[in-house]
Amino acid sequence: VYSFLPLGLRTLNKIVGIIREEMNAIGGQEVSMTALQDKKNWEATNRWDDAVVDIWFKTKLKNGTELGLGFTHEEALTAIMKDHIRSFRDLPRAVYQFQTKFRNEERAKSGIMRAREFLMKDLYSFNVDEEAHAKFYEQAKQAYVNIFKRLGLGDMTYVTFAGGGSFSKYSHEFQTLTDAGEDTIYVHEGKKLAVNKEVLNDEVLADLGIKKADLVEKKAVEVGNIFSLGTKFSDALGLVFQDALGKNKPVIMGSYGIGPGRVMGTIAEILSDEKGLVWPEAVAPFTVHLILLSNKKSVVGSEDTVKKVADEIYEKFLKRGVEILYDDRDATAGEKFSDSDLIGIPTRYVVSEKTVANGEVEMKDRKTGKVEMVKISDFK
RNA sequence: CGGAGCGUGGUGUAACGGCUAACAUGCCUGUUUUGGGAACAGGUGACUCCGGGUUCGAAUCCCGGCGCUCCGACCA
Repeated sequence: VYSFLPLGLRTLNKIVGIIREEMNAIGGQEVSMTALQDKKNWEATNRWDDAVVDIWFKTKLKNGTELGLGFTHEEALTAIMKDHIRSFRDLPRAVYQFQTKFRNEERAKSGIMRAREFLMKDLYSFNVDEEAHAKFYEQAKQAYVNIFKRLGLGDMTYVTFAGGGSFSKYSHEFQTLTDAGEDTIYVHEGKKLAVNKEVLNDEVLADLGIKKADLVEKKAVEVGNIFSLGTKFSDALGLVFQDALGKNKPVIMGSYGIGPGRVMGTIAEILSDEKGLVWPEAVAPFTVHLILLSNKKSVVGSEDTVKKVADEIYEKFLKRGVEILYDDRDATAGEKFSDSDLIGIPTRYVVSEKTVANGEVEMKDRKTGKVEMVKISDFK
């Protein structure tokens, strides 16, 4: 398990923010459910037994009542929705949350990419029939494509056909190419899609209209997964609605997950270089890293003009609402540069005696290393 | 679940069964220094994971426990 420290938490929250925007854009409503799970609901779907689900963390109340720490929330939300869905007029619904999941994996690995406690965005859809569900499923798939594009992973992330479990023929995984991943997928560059090794067979190839010869084997990490659930949960828990003719019908459901922590690990894995992290601006903990190199010790109240210039630039960025990290430590230039590279904030500004003498500030791009001089008077 | 390895100052490591457990780094004081992880000097910091055993003597060997890492299997 991992603790997120200040810089890492900012990045995690950026990722959460992007996912939230895209979920809201397809009509998602955010909720927050409890991690403590009621045994009754899970017995109804036959997922309480440790022999069936072997990743449960279970615990007990003082009075002996058994509880589980949720590893997903289909049961919990379906139970809630029974109070809110009566009629076809109550549909469709799409409900999501960012919530801590617990999975007692026999072997956690790869740092934050696979931990026993992790944050997950899980959205669940509720529709009147398969047709309405299929339409929403496509919207959700597109939202996922948008998310990974905004996160800077668009080019190396593939919609991947995977097993649908007992619910449907296929599910769709979003697989990002990296040797740090645990999955093996077969990529079809021309169609910009992939097939998980687990389901690669002649039938799948025929369904997708592709030839095996056009596929290339790659290592990848599963950053998202969307499922059609059919009526498995609504049948088991009795989530029904009355249609226009007054007839009871089970709600058609889907579930859609993304692990923000795993996404964060994937971005770090793919975009870093030998000097450290290289965050895309969309998820960087700060947009700007301002470094003060002063020849004098930064004593409060000193007449250090270089520091004054840096302080003013800092204030100006703050006023404009730019997220800026100001390194005014009394450390050597080399140490500050190294730390800056390591942290990976997209743009670095350096204010020093040398630059101030020319009325300038140095601007350096973390990703390209490109350096430009900017007039101090240009800072608004 | 199968296999392998490891627990020593805050961190990373070293130490044949034998001297006061060493080195680097960090941290603290002072001087000095400031465009790519500075220099010098002084200082701080460890019941060697826990319990037992063998031995004149254990960080080191043996047994048990706890914890961690890695490989594989598993991962609706």
